[in-house]
Amino acid sequence: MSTARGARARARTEVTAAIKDEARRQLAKEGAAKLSLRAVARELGMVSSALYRYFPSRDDLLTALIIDAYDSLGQTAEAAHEKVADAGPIRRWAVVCEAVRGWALAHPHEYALIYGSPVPGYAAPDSTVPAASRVALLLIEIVRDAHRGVGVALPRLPAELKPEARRLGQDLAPDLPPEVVMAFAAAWAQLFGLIGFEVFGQFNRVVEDREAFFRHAVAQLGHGVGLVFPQDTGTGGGGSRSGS
Amino acid sequence: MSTARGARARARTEVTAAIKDEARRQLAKEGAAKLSLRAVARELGMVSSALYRYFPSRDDLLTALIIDAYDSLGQTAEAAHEKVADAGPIRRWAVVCEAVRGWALAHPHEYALIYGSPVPGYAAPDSTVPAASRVALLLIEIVRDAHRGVGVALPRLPAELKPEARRLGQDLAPDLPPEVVMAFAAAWAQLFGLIGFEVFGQFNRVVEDREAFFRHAVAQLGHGVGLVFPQDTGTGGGGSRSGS
DNA sequence: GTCTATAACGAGATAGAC
DNA sequence: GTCTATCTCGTTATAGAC
Repeated sequence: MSTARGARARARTEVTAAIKDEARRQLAKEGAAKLSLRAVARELGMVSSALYRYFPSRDDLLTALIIDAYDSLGQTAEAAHEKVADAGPIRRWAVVCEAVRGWALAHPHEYALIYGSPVPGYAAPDSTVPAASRVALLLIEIVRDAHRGVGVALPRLPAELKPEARRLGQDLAPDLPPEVVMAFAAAWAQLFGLIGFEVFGQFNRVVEDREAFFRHAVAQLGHGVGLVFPQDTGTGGGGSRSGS
Repeated sequence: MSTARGARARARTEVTAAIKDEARRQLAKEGAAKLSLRAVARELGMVSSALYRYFPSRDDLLTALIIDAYDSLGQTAEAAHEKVADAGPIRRWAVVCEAVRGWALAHPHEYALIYGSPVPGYAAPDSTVPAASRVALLLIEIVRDAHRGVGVALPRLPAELKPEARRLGQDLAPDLPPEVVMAFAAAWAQLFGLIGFEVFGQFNRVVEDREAFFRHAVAQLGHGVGLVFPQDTGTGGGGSRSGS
């Protein structure tokens, strides 16, 4: 990305961007399953064979769109986080979750591309993993901060899950106790359950004030991973809820 | 559906079933977006216009598949529940959630049809609502049982959510306190977050022992809606996992 | 009445020759 | 890079078989 690069290179990135823009437009109209190189080319006034100089196949174009979507989401979440970097973990958790929701609602088709049904006949390559991990890594960083020093009581892990938690913790956050790692993995999936239900219309005629609902649900999710208030006044009994 | 119905009626239901079976096969291979009446007819050795005697349009066929999927899932969940109808709410909650997961893993394409990305250009009509509600109604019935008599302490609802909870509770479970209703709505979405992540491959290379993970996560979900143990009697060892 | 088949429409995708 | 011939699709009108 040097500032002084040739006109060729600049033209290439411009065309690449135009292709992806048009592909995203088609994604919105017809869905990922019907994404067709030919249609993209036609809309751009190019010929389909010319597209292959930019993307070797339809699947590669799809992969690029997927990585872009993950990165766009990740960047949105990270930017939102930076604005409250000095706040406590609870607030940062809420802000990041709400940023993820906001992005999903603003980009429902790209959300469907990365968190919706798999595209028939397409398998995402490993090259999507780093971008796909950004939100999870950001969230677990917040959880790590929350657990630094203070040991929050979470429900004990069943023995069968201990090895799983250790394995997962090694990659993710070696300093976190296994029950926090597992609770985080669950919260991660559950966060996207909440968002997916909203984006995909499952809350239609069920939950109306979705913003308030999400705020509340996400706070509870945070409790589940040990994000409790140092002095928890207002919101009632937070973290460990299991005493009969 | 009288037992003594004419050959006409029998033939009609048989052809209808054959059409839906073939359509489901196409669903698995190409996805809902590419479901085509002509391809279904071709595969059945019929002519496309003949299909219109059974389904007035492609969207109506899709609607029938969606309702069938919801009903299949609902029936699976209800059947699993009946087998443990005498157990405590915690065990019943776990059994139903695991039945839902089992169905989803056994029918990933139908799961994608009802809980995945929306089909472009298709809007589900109201006639899908009853079938779509079965699992939620079953789950909230368990929560109601758990809360009968005993008042479990859940985090207080923020004031902004009170009206929402009351409105939702009126349809769903008028005897439940609003914070339980809201917690349940969240748990409902989160359950499908867990299942969706597994079915759609988001847990690949992340969570390996998914059965144990799900069991644990679902127990935590239950805690979130107030399913805590007095003493869990249930038949199997499904129960007490909430220490501290 | 109930069904299937033929034919056609307008729109769009696709493959291959040039 | 262009053009054309041949596919697909959803849907309808119509005619005839049972």
